[in-house]
Amino acid sequence: MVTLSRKFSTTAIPNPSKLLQRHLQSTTTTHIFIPFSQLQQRKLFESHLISVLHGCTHLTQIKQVHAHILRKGLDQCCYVLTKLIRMLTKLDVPVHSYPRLVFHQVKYPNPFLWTALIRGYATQGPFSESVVLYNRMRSEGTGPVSFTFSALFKACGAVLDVSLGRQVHAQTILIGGFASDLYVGNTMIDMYVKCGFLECGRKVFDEMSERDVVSWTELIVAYAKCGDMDSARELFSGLPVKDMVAWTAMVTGYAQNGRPREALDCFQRMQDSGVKTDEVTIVGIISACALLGVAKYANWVRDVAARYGFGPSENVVVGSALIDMYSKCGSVEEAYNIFEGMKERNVFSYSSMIVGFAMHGRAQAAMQLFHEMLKTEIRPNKVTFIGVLTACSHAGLVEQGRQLFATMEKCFGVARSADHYACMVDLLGRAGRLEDALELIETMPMEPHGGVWGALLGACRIYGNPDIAQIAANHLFELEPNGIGNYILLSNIYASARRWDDVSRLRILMREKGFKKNPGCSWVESKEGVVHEFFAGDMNHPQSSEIKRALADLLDRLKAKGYQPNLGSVTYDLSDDEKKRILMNHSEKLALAYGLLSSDAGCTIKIMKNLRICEDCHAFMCSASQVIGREIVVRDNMRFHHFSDGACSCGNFW
DNA sequence: GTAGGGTTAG
Repeated sequence: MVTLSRKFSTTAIPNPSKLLQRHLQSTTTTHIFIPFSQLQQRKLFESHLISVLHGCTHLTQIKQVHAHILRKGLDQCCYVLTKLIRMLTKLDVPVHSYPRLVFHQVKYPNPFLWTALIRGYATQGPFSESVVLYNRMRSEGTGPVSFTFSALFKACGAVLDVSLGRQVHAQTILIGGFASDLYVGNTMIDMYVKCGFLECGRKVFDEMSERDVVSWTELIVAYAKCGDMDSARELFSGLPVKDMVAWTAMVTGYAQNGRPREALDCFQRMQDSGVKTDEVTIVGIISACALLGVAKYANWVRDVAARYGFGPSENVVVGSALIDMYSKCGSVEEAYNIFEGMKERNVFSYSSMIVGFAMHGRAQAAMQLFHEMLKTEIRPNKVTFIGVLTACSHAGLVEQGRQLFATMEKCFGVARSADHYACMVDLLGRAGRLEDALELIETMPMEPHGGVWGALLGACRIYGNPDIAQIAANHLFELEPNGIGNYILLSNIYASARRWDDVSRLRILMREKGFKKNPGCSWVESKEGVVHEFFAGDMNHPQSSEIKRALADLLDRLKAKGYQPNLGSVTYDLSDDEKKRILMNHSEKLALAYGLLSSDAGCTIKIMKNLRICEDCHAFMCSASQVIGREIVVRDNMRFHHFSDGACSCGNFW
């Protein structure tokens, strides 16, 4: 662990006369005896060099300016050399090479030159070197400036070392009151927040004598990141001057916390207040629309982005967000159009597209794109592998999935996480290899999380295995004590196995815990773009009698084609007639009937649902797609099902 | 010198 030198923790003030002497030497070594008028000229020349350096975009340019600096005898001029080092590190020249060399050629570096180097390490790492340099700077009698502390906080934030951060904090107070400096305060807030000590960041904020919009925004983002949008909103409302970045932080915060309507409201207010919009704001509202999953909003936001000049071909981040949004709004084709039209692609664009294909059951397309990606210089990351493993899983490609899982670390340098194990459990489980899946969990090198056991429980539902289900569920009850879905899933598995005693035992347990079943809800967009919502057994819709009639007609036609209600999907021990009635009242069937009434012939009917689609509704949709000759897309809480011509894209695995 | 962005499995 790196610490600040102990001897500076209390008595840190160096000998001033020595410091002054060094300072004079270091800033004016080459022209200390130059007459005043020439000195003025020299200063002008130095300023000129600074602006030239500022405009440099390539290393070769900087080298030319450096050669010029040396020719003019400014090899000891800290002012110019500081800028030189800053530009070098800005261009990602490794700080240990050229910048460090420049630094070592100066006999008496001033605090700014030291800080340029410290900052270089704070940006590139190794971060501990920043502290080592700081200690050396102090031991050589040079006092810090406010920039020095900003750089040190940056380094502490990068290594998430709050104890070191606290030592630096103490130094800002001990040495000349740096703690009251605005920038020092801001970087300190950032450091505490990055290290996960939000309250400490808040305390710094509360105690700052001067704050600016950056201080506020840092905290707003921190609250949003930990899901506390109420505190974020409260701070934001007290922010005197709200700029584009602060507004965007709010919009994005709502989107990241799954509150799309508030994100869009916030965007509206942002526009009303006359603040500009840039591509970052656009990305925020795109993710909000992805959460809504409604085509109308998807097209609206795409137009907004285009109006501001941030289309998918101009900006790779906007493009990747649009790919994700269209996938989540049910249009994987549109997502692929975006992908194809992008000038620049990166691992996000590829991964979003691969995940999109996987979500829609297009396993072959996902695998093909993965192999196309491998031909480029873009390397897959952990999310890419989640995408391809999920694709394999949904298509039953067990061997391909196992191969990828086996080689991801060795061949692609992507470490296997618990999430990847969850994908493998899902893969084996869906293929019916429940024991293999259980064995894989038992040999995991890390603790299995809820996703891993959840995948096994899901597989037990497909294959009706209440015994392994019980093992998985027991782990889940411990890991996710408030996860009502796990109780319901286990109860359904028991019900399918007609173990009614276990069903009622669980039901009592759930009642004791105060759980209430989340009501099933589906929604469908009418051709006017209005979203209609249906709950199970819901007869509140103005056209409810027409809906009921349409559903009864459809049922008759399906029965004629051989559809039989799947009574096992009802988890109550009721009469068969009662079960049939309950099944016909499932919200997605009501939504389908309304979709039929309210859309043009030939159009795809898109339904969204808050829970997982049940087996009976799945079979119903399959059959309906054939009888009515139309594609039906259902997005449940897990994935997309494309029903067409009597079959589903999920291949009956979900 | 400081603040806001895209992909994640049951």
